[in-house]
Amino acid sequence: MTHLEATGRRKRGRPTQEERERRRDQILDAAVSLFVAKGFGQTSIDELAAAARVTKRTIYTYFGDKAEVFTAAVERFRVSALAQLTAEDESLTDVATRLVLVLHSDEAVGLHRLMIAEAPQFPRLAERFYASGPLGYIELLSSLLDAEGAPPDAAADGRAEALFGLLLGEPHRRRLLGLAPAPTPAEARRHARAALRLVVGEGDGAG
Amino acid sequence: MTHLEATGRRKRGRPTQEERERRRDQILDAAVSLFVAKGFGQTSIDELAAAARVTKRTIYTYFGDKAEVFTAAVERFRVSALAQLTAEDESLTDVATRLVLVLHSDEAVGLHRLMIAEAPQFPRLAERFYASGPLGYIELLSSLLDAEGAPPDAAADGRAEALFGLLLGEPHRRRLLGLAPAPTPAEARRHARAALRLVVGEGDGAG
DNA sequence: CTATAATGATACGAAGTAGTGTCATTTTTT
DNA sequence: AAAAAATGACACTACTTCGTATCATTATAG
Repeated sequence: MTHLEATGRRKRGRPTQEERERRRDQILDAAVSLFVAKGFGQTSIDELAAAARVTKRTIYTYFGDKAEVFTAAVERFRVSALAQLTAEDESLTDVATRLVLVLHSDEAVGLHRLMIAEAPQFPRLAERFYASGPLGYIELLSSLLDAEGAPPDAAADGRAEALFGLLLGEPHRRRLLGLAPAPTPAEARRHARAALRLVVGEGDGAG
Repeated sequence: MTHLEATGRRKRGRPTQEERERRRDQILDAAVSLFVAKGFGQTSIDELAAAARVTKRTIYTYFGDKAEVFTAAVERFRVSALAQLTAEDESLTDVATRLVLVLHSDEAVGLHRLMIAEAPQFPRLAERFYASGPLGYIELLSSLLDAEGAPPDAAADGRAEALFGLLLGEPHRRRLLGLAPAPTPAEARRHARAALRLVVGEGDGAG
């Protein structure tokens, strides 16, 4: 609608509320991409500005700080992943498969790696990340396991945690180290079923 | 033996072979400590020199490069951990418990985190790290599981990998994110037994 | 219409850092 | 005894980077 949209020239002037949000996302998109590719410390604000097609000045008006760009990027991913999680209602196998796929995606692995790398610098963010990431998924699995009518083990509390650990497992570690590509849907499903077999036993025909 | 050893003054002059090794270790000790505490990028050579009680010049004669200091530190840990691994002969429960303890130690977790953080910059090192770290442990577990006379599952190949993943599990992830202290020996043992129970079944009285 | 917020462009300051050069000094090596 | 190797001390260069300042320009808000 703005009369310069078709041209390559970028307009300057007071932006509308919607444009501000778009621009914010634009900056964070570039930030995630660069941080994941090169790391937080190795990414300069100038690079980020160039990648986001924005000037450095703009970044500092949106985020006061380089660290704040980082926390904002992680926070955005965090809340979006949480929202995506809580609005689901499938079978256990399906949920497990989807979890494997999502958690091994480039974005999730990249941010996970980033969070591990920068955890000493951002301890509070690391806490939030873990609480609404892994912990949230474990709680979901736990409720699903209860609903599935699991045998009343003495160590029933740790089963969801073990299941989550199995769903990630070594493939996820290899991904964190950059040693493997993301799994295909078929591989993810196979992996999920193997993990479930180990935790809930042989019979789970809900696939 | 050197005639200035008692005084605080450090000598200068051509060092003996043994002294060179000691000094090299001294530098790498400081490097590991600093890298783990502050990260690779956030540690300057000057800091490292001060911490190792050595001048910057010396660091550059031993290692030509800052990156080479990093690879040397990881390599030293890598081979020492591998040597420590291959010279053992215990019961499955004992090995699992020791694995839990070792892999959750400050040094192991710190280097693991460091390796994840810098993997994009040092891909070949990451490969070696994984091959002689996790992969080595998995092979060890696999041979022990075979010796233990495991049921001839169709998915017998993945059991050692699953066991290893369970031995680390969420506690290890929390450690990577700086959210938990190292486990006590009792906790490690309990964790190891729970993991074994899940993988090899109920009966494992070898504790 | 008027005031205002935001941006592009660009330069700049301050600080930190990797890596090198120099040189005297001391100890090992031969 | 003489040569060589290595170190401490320290300055120094070249470069990068964060964050700020300036200022004209333009579109939105009221």
